[in-house]
Amino acid sequence: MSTFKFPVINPLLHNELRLKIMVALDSLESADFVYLCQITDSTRGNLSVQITTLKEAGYLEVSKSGLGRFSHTVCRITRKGHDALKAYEQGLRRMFEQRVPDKDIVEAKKYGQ
Amino acid sequence: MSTFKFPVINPLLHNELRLKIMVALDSLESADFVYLCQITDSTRGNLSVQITTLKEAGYLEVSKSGLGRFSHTVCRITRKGHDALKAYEQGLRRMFEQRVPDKDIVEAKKYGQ
DNA sequence: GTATTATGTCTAAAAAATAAACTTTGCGAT
DNA sequence: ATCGCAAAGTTTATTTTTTAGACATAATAC
Repeated sequence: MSTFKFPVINPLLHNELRLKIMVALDSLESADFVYLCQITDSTRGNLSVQITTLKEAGYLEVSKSGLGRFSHTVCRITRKGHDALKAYEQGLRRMFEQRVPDKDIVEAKKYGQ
Repeated sequence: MSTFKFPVINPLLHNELRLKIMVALDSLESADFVYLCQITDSTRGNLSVQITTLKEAGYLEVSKSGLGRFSHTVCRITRKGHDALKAYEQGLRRMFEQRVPDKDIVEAKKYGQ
């Protein structure tokens, strides 16, 4: 039997907006909601949902102050988030370098030795 | 105004199964349905749908012979598909290298010269 | 004090992913 | 020969995810 396997892809990071958020925060001390909205070119609704998703995964630390017009939300990446991002990056790099074995080879292994 | 932009991510390729199919076919002359099903570790239903999606995008060439038990489906990547895959790879590489400008800098640009 | 605007959240609609049920037909046992 | 089983795909229905638009809140301008 073949031992071939594709790299594992973290589904939480395999989403355009969530990836942008993480990449941005990984290169900045912190960023607020409004700025993230600008640079990711997303709607506020979508951004809000994805920040919550990432926070619940433990990838982000979110601090909110105020309410209404004066509210301010600041995000920061966590160690866990940073590590997950690096692992995701490595997984994709390996994916792109992947050389998939020929069917013959796999089948040979299947019955072979 | 800031000129900062994240790379564009091709949504057709930004899906785990479709990406696996493309990576596999990019490193093989061709592969049949059954083999793709094995190496991608997917269900036949999902694989069928995604192959059709990629074919309709012009990324794959699919030849089918027979019907029922004796049917045989062989896939091959097209030039267009190969190019799209490389572009996707480059986009992601740039994404990971991305250094997002500070808000201050962006705002400075916003009003600055 | 009323209107307006900025910052977020909630929720409903659209899109996508996935798997389960179905179809077709060759092959083997009886 | 025929009955049932299995293999190869496809279709469709369900679930999940993504997305955006309506809503809420409160500060500021008038």
